[in-house]
Amino acid sequence: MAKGVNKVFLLGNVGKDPEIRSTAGGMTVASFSLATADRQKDAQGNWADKTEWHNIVCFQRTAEVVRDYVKKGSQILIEGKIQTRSWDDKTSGEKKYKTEILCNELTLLGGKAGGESGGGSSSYSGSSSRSSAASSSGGYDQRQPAGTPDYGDSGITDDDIPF
Amino acid sequence: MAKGVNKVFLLGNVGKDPEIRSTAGGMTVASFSLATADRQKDAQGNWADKTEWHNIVCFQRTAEVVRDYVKKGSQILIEGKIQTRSWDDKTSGEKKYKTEILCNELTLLGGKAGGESGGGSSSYSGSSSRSSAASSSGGYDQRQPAGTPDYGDSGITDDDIPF
Amino acid sequence: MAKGVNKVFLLGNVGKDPEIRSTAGGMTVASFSLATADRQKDAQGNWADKTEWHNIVCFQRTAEVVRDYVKKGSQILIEGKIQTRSWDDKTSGEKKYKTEILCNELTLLGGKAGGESGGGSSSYSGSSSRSSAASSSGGYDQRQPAGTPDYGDSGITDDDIPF
Amino acid sequence: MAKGVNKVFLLGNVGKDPEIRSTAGGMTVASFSLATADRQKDAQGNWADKTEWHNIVCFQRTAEVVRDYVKKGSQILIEGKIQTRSWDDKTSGEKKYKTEILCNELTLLGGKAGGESGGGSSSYSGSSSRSSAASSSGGYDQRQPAGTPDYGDSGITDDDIPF
DNA sequence: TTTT
DNA sequence: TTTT
Repeated sequence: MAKGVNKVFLLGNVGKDPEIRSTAGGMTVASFSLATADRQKDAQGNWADKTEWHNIVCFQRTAEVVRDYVKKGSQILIEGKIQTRSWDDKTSGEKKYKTEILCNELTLLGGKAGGESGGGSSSYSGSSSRSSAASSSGGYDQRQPAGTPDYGDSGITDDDIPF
Repeated sequence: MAKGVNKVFLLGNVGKDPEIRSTAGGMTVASFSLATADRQKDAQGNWADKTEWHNIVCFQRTAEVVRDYVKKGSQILIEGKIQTRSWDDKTSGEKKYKTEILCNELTLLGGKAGGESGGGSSSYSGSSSRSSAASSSGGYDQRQPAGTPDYGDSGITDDDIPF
Repeated sequence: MAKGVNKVFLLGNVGKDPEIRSTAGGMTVASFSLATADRQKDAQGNWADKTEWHNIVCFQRTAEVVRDYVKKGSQILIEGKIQTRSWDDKTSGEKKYKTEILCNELTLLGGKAGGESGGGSSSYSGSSSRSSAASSSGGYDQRQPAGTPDYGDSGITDDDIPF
Repeated sequence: MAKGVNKVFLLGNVGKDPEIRSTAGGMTVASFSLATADRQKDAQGNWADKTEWHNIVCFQRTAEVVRDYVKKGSQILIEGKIQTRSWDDKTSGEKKYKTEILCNELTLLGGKAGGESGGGSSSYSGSSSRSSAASSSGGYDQRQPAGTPDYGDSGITDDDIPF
């Protein structure tokens, strides 16, 4: 029995072609950045577009859908949860933080590079219950250049991940 | 006309008494950390509670409600949007990021320190349209040009924030 | 201070061209049906598409956007709230119920007839706070005291509405 | 691959003790009404509380949680999907409609009769993927007095239900 | 880094 | 009554 709610909905466009990799245990992981656009007033009181970038991480079947259908420019709708990982930077010794959206469900919309779905949409959910998309991804690394834990050498396998 | 969707729902407990400050323009700003609990399997395959901490920022009327009713331990439901601010760290020269939830609506639940609401609940929204929580933040510096995020003269530093 | 949460997200396709009318007070009201598709197992255990139809009602500026951009087939994302109206049927004397989604925000997606927005998307919110879509509906009679729901002088009757 | 989104969040109080029953196949089903309160302006322009009632249906494990912990007055948070069933009324021959919320997840809050959870909260999800909570509940009846299909005599068993 |  |  989980307690609490941690739920995110994002509709936007993918910034670059997703990065796909596999864990030692053979699980597919996809990560990409998603831009959500918002109109808001700037300092001068004029309406201006503002883009917010989000780090999205998908696992398993959802990751495979990303691999097969999501490209730079794709318009998608994401449902997921917020997770912030932290680590001590090797060089500076400082605490660093990275906030990511662990994606539970992904719906392809008819964006610029939205793959085969034409003008329609398709939803996928690689896993299920509210908490299940949350991997024990304390050691999961998206694009940290160095000094961070990584599935590859951390001994984490698919068995460590609760879905 | 905004484009895109950036929406967050969080239900959890407040980690410390909120920090309240005013902008130069006189707008009230409240910030606090919120813990959302999730049950998930740990490395040994046992179900374990996992707590995720979120940085919440409220403006205007919602901030005043926080000031008056929200305390350490309060159980609340938040609706808001994700925003990541970045700045170059003065000392290390490194790019730093901080992700916050800009709160549009806040519902007090009957938690430990949930104020006067008894067993019931009360919702507040200090501002209105999807983008307005951010747009009304004219006095809240979202893109700190240099150094560290500015928490004004309230004595708030990054050390006060759990990530 | 409202209490409680009543929030709906729907992504689907519009079944017919929307019906547009004006209240006595001059407020624009738009109503249409929206189909959301879902895959689920049928009685034989095979996956089959299942379509759920929803009655959507928009007010003010959102209604004007519907009038100008939404057509039969349009793919849209709706945020709104559930409302069930009831009345005593004149003929049978029975209590009747109709559940509608009062739309706060509408995002046009790139569906078949999605108007001028091409492959992108645009969001509109005619009103703002959680409760305001309903509260701004001063001219829209939510609790019809007798007879049938009142669609004013627009010629709209229950027969025009699919349930 | 499902298409579309049909998602509902409700926070409110339970109107009466839930009705619990079992299908022929032994699946537990719980149904109850949930009141969500909203402040909105009335015809005179004064703010007034308005209560919206929702028909909630839970299945399997979520239904068992309802049976064990949810009572009249309980404050709960629901995540689910909208479903409207229709049938021809035996007596009048008229088409009738009933809209229900099929609950995927339920979080107990610290309301009046919120069970053992004290000031905290507990979430349960009896089933998982976006579409899975949707049973083939075309024949499901919550409290129809007569003339409606019913699991009991309709030959529907758990095998007919996709989760 | 996306999109209109 | 939509859509793929």
